[in-house]
Formats: sequence, structure tokens, C-alpha cells
Amino acid sequence: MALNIDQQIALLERGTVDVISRDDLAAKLKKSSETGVPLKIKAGFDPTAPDLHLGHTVLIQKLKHFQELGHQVMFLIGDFTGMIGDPTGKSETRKPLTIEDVKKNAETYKAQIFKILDPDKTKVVFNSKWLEKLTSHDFIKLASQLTVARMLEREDFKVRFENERPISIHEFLYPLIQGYDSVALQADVEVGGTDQLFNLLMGRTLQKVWGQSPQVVLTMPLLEGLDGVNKMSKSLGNYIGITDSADDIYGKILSISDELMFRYYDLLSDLSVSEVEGLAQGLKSGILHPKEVKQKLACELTARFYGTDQARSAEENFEKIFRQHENPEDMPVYEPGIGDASLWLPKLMVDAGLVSGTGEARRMIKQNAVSLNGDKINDDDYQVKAEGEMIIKVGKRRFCKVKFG
RNA sequence: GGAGGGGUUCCCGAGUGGCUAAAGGGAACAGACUGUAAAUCUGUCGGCGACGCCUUCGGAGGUUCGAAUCCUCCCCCCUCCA
Repeated sequence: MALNIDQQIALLERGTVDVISRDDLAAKLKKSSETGVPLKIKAGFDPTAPDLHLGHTVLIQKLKHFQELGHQVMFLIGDFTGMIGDPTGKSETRKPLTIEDVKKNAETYKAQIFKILDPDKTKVVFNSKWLEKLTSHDFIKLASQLTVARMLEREDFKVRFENERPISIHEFLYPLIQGYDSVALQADVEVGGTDQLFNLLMGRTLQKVWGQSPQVVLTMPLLEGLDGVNKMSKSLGNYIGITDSADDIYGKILSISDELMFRYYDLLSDLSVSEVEGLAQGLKSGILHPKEVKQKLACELTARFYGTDQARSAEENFEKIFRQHENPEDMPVYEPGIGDASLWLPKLMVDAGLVSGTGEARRMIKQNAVSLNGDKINDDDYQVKAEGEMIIKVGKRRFCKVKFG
């Protein structure tokens, strides 16, 4: 890519919340292009959650931009804290991970991130490699670099301190550790979520202490989940996993509210800013229908992980099921063993995995949500004749083909 | 070490002896509507072949005709003072 420095900065700044600082970034980019030495771009990930979702990809997309410009991504897996069982903040105490767990999770990460990133320009590193070697002496020395007052500058700490809510000592350690990672890697740039700003800046501070040129800090906004309110997270269940099936990715994107759609365009799409602007205009003037615009997004993102062919078939499936109310191409097949001549429908639905219990099955039937070969069933005492094959449909999107042997 | 607050159904959160499988909200699911699995409205939302039965309110006992609600012990979380 033959972009000049300004064009490079424009690409890298897109979608960011903070760039600290732009001058540093310009200087580093300039130096890199002069010397031909790629920049080291650091991004840290939690080793406990190897299931990436679109929220993570906001950041990964940014890393990809750097790769497009020829730089080296350091994909840092924070196994050190993971193996200790970081109890930071939240509710349940995390189970410490074993080395095997970490390795396994790392493999999962690789399989997922390389759908976006270029493996040749990505190095996966673990912070236990250097952190384990630190002695308690080193640790205290590290801790001596910062004052409590500085630590309390962090918004989260500040609020808690002012409200007289607890802050554990170890919580002060994590920013230091993360900052030290930047020292160990000699990172030129670190990319993270906006919630990480303080930790990212710590990297700069510590790098200066160690006599290194401070890293440029880029923060990316947190992506809202499917509900449009909370940040996308697995535990909230409002996420689109990048290992979800093509049909699911497509469908889930179509399920986001019209309002949320442009947020996703901004943070996830590869379309240029002006193209997205064009879509917004088209919507406003009524030339484009919201669904059309959303479909375009769904297609793009599905294709990112599955290729255009599968994205197209996901779109066809979706149209088939939800617009024409037809059955999908393929659906789970259930083959009951040889038994009675007839089966109680709710029981059959449970066995076929369509519902969690006969209670739910009865409820669905009463709600007029169950059909057998296209015919609605209203009788929760319905007996199914055990012969041939049939398609049971529950609600709009639960299907199962039952084959009697 | 001392004082106090709290653990309720997926989540938040009412409920201080029967009318409580437990308000309300959220999530989820279903129906209607729709060029969408948007929005909106309505309904469902512990289990069970089911107008009844069984299991739930941190755990174990106890009081009572009857307990999420009262008593005892235990476990866990949190705050303040030191």
C-alpha cells in the first residue's frame, strides 16, 4: 500500500476514541517507513474467553489496518493473571487456568483471529513468559514507580474511592503489570478498549521509566450487544460469536434494531466513511428500506468469516424462513427407535430436542406455535402416527425432521 | 478485634406466618403486525400425560395445623470502626 503518512493516519484513526498522541504516531510511522522496520502493535486478550465475538473484532479490525500498512501485531494473551485466577472486580472467583487450558485457549484464539489477521504478521505471545521471572523484589520496584495519587486518577478507582467503596491492593497491580508488558515487548503502539485507557497509558509511563520510546495508545469504543444497551459480552448473551454459523451471524445482525445498525456499520464495516454516509442518506430520503441496509451489513460481516458464497446462502435461507415462511435447506433430523404405533406430540418434541420439556411443548401448542408438515396443531394431546417422515416446526425458527424407521 | 447490612425463581428486585410457584422490571420465548429474528401490541415464562401432584426463596435442623417469612447452628458476601 502506497499511502502517505497522512493517509495512513486517517486509516488508523478511523473509529478510534483516543489517539495518544497523533504526533507520536506520525513520528513512528515515518521512522518505520524510513528504516523499513515494522512497528510492533500490541493488543492484550483475556485467556479465559477464547470465544471471540464481534465486539472483539472492533479491535482486531484495527490491528488489521496496521497489518495492511505492513506492521507487526503482537497478540498478547494474558495468561499470567489467568493462571493466578484474577479475582478483579466482579462476582465469582475465577478458577485458575492450567497451562494446558491456556494452550488450548490460545489455539482457539488463533483459529479465530486468523479469519481476520494475517498470520505472517502476527505473533502470539504470553505474558507469563516474562512476568513469571519477576521476583517479589522486582514487583515492589515496579510498584514504586507510581504513587497512590496517580493510581487514583483512574476513573474507576477514583469513583470507588470517593464513594468509599473497596479497592483491593492487587487491583493496583494489574495496570502496572499490563504496562510492564509493553516494556517487555517494546511495543510501539497499543490498541485497546476505551475502558482500558488508564492501563494503556501506564504502558507509556513505564516505558519512559525503562528508557523506551513511549507507545502510542489507540482506544476503540466498546460495541453494544444485540440489545443495543449493554456492551457485547458472552455472559450477557447479547453477542454474535465469530464461530457462530453463517445463518446465525446473518440472522442476528438482522435482528439488531434499526437504530443500532449504523453503530455496527461504523465500527465493523469495511465500507468507507462516505459510503456509510450514503446509506444513511438513502434511508433518510426513503430510497432505501432499513431492511435492505441491514441486509447489506449482514452480508458483509457474514462473508468476512464464511466467504461470499455462504453469506449469500445464509441470506437465501433467511428470506425463505422469515419472508416466505418456508423450511430451511437443512434441518436436524431425529430418528426415534422402533416403538409404539403413535407418539404423544409433546413427548416427541422433547425427544427431538425442540423444547426443554413437555410443559414448554404444551405451552407452544397452546400458543399456536407448533405445526406438523405445515399444519398447525392445537391439541396438546395430539398423537403422532409413527410412520414415514414429517417436519415439526416450533415457532418461526425451530425445525426438526422426524424419520420413523 | 468490634458494630452493622445482606444471600429470593435466568438477571435485577419486592415480599416479615396462610390469599405466594412467590409483585414489578429486564432478558428470553410465542402470537399479531411487518419487505427484518427492527419497532409496537398481546401472551407465556420451576417441573410433571397436569384444573391435581412434586420441587424451589444460601445450608442443616426446629417451632407451627401451616414458614421465603419465627427460632437455633453453619456457610458465603459486603460496609463501617479499630
